[in-house]
Amino acid sequence: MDRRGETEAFAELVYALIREIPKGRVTSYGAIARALGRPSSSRLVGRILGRGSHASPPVPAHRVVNSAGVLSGREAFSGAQTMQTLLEEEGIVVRNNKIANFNRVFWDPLHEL
DNA sequence: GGCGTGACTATGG
DNA sequence: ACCATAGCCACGC
Repeated sequence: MDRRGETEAFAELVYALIREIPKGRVTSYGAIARALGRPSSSRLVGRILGRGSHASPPVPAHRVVNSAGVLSGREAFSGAQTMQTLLEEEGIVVRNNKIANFNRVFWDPLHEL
C-alpha cells in the first residue's frame, strides 16, 4: 500500500468519526487524530476536510474546530450557510469566530465513544 | 530532495 | 488573553 492509499484510508476513518459527533456538540482536529491513533496528524485532519470532503453520507465538518474552539475552517464554507450559522442552528453559541461555551459542548471521541 | 504552506497543538513569556 | 517558537505531516512547486 503506497502513501496515497494510506492517506485515503485515514480520510475515510476521519469522515466516519466526524459522522459520530452528536448534534450540538463539537470536537477538535487533534482529538480526532488522537482517537484514530495518529496524535501528530492533527494538521492532516484539517487538510483532509479542506480538500472538498465530498463523501456520502455527507460529513458534518462544521462540528470540527481547533483546540481553542475557534472556527479556523469557516473560509471553506462558501455559500448561504456559513460554518457559524450551521453551529448556531444546533444551539452552539459563536462569538468572534469562537465557540463561547466550548468546554460544555466539546465532545472527545476517546472519552465518550 | 529542498522549501514554503496550512481547517493544528503545546508551551512559555 | 496575545504573541512567538517549535514540533508535526502531507502536498505542490
